[in-house]
Amino acid sequence: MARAATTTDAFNAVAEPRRREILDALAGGELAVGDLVELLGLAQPQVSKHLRVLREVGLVDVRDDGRRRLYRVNGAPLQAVHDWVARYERLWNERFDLVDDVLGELEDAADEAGTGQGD
Amino acid sequence: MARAATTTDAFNAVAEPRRREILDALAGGELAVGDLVELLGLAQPQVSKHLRVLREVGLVDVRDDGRRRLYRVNGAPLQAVHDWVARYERLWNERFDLVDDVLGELEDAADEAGTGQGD
DNA sequence: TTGACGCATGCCGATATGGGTATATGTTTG
DNA sequence: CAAACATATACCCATATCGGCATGCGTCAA
Repeated sequence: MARAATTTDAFNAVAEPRRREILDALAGGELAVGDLVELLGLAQPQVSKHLRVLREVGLVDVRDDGRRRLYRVNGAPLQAVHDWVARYERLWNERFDLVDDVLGELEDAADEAGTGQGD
Repeated sequence: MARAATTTDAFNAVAEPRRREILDALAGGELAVGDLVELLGLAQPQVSKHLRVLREVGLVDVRDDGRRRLYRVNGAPLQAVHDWVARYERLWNERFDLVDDVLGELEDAADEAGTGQGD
């Protein structure tokens, strides 16, 4: 019991800056490992490792091309992240006064416990 | 040089499931540590530690209330996450045809010269 | 003041992470 | 066939994480 494996979900995979860079690079389209190595200035093994993590969580797909492997982004797993974060969007997008309102919705969605505990 | 400190940014802070749970709980409004302990069924020290991480990245604010400490969500740091993830929204929200198109071009280019884009 | 309560911190242990270097595997070329 | 190239793995190391337990510190109550 140390920590939640980083290869568990998109949240963890994306927590790594390098991995985000890789995804950003791949956002332009398929790229081979070597291309990423050049683009990001990382060592080849490191890139391969990060790509592996991204694969484990399904954030990238691979395609064999001769002796190269072309990686491509698959944003699907990011939907979960987006979905979760979106719930807090109002907290920075609108006035804080509305927070209470949103909270009401969230609570309502969660369950009807609705006992004025907070406050 | 092990890993990017988890207390670095919202991405890392939110990568922890427990921390997300805490934020979700706090979404209902201010809560004291003890409340979170009960709600999440975690040990008090663990909750305090997670709260600390969340504080480090500014995801929660604290308020002293007697011998209790009331925590409250501050979604601002999540904007960066939302912002980054949003860039990939179309990858799951829309058709992949556009992407395929781009990929086709890249493949073609790669097949000929090998690259030269990026940067 | 003493004691109970609420929370933060310190310390320990197990684990997994990320980088570095060397090397194995697979592919294309000569 | 061998040699060169592209990528994946293995192994080692330093580090930071997370959980569990004990304890310190501040606050309220009697």
